[in-house]
Amino acid sequence: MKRNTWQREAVRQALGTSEGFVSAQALYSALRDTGSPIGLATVYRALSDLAVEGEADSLQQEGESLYRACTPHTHHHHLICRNCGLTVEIEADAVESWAASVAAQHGFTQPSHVVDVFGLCAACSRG
Amino acid sequence: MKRNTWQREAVRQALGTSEGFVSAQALYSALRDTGSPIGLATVYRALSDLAVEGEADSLQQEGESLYRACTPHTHHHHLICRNCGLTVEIEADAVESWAASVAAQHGFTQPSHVVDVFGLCAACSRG
DNA sequence: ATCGTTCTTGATAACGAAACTCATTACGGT
DNA sequence: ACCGTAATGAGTTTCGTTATCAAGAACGAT
Repeated sequence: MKRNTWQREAVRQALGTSEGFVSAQALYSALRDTGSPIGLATVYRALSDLAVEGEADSLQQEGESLYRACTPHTHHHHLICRNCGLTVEIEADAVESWAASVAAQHGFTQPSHVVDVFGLCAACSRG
Repeated sequence: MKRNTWQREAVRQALGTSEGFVSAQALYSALRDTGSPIGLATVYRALSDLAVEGEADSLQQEGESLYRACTPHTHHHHLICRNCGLTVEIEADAVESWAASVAAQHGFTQPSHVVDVFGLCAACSRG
């Protein structure tokens, strides 16, 4: 059975108010800074659960997992600023079908894919 | 100045004879199994260098870096078997231009991207 | 070939992210 | 309110990777 605890809700909220992707440890620090007595392991567990349930996106960068709140249960990709972490959700229907067909061409089944675009956002480009 | 040592060459060769992506530690074990007295730190450094120079691709999976030899200095992507690690290099001109245009549409400059397709290869699909 | 400089190596320590442990807490159905 | 059980969290452990630094090796000059 899945239970609703204030800790999970705190993680959900903290994630929702964060700009761009954040690490589990950063989110943990942010929560502790607000006075929350939440534990680090709980933040890891909550983020992992949210990612599995589709309420958060995760990506691996430099050996750590980063998370970001997203529209639940929709498949999409991200355009991420290398400098400030600004993230834009993008749709990529063309890429979806391309990935599926490439996999099929080589006899691969159960295809999934990782597609992320990095760059410098308009603001950081000016800086 | 960059120097040529037998250790770097050993890593290059070991990477070249490996199928699919391998971890630094796996490559280190393979080298030690052949009797080479190479050090772990050296394998990490050599792989990192090869990746920077474009002689190897790297990707992050489950918190560890995996490497694979590839045609030098060409940009391409991979179709990777989740089960056995078999890797196929794929070209994706359509994706290249798509990534560039999406970035431009949102005011992003200096775009780069991560595109990898995972699945089960024909052999593993039968299993 | 020898020297001297400077880069590379490698055993080990240090580091950080994440998983695990398990006694305690507290959610939710009754 | 009670109880079974999932969730919590402080501490510990694991694991991949990087830093340290003395000893060794490669390259250019002689």
